[in-house]
Amino acid sequence: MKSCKSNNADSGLESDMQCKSGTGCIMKCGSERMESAAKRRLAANARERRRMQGLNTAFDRLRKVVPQWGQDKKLSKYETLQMALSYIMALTRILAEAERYSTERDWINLHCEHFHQESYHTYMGQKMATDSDPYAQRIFSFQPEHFQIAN
DNA sequence: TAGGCCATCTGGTCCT
DNA sequence: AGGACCAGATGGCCTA
Repeated sequence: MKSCKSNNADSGLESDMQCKSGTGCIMKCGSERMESAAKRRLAANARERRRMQGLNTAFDRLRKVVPQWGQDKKLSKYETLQMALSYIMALTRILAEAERYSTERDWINLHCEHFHQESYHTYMGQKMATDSDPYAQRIFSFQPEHFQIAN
């Protein structure tokens, strides 16, 4: 994978080199400097790799809590962010709506009417048959468009 | 084979 | 000075 760019990590370093060891040390000091620059570059690469791995771990954790219908293909990073945005907005709407109703029961009745014992089982039976259904349809009465990727 | 997505390298900038 | 963060470049892998 790797970039085929030439390694110029040491570029610009020679000019500021002040060698105090007299003639013959230029090559030695130069190569030492190059060596040290190369080491620093490698260390920086490793840090960057770890940083990106941490970022990817965070993306994986985000993917786990964000709705994702169809488990066959994981969301890309961009899609994950857009989905998280939509999801948060949808949850915010739910909270705002809940505040409009005086009691929790009123709110639950509003959203969960179709979750009566019988229809619930029928519903779940149907849903289990098709795993491509939006996660959103399983919670309360939200429609898929509420979780479409935001633009 | 083109396009999307990703990992990695790299140099620049900012911060501590 | 060294580390963190960022964006650009590049090449590999996968899918339509």
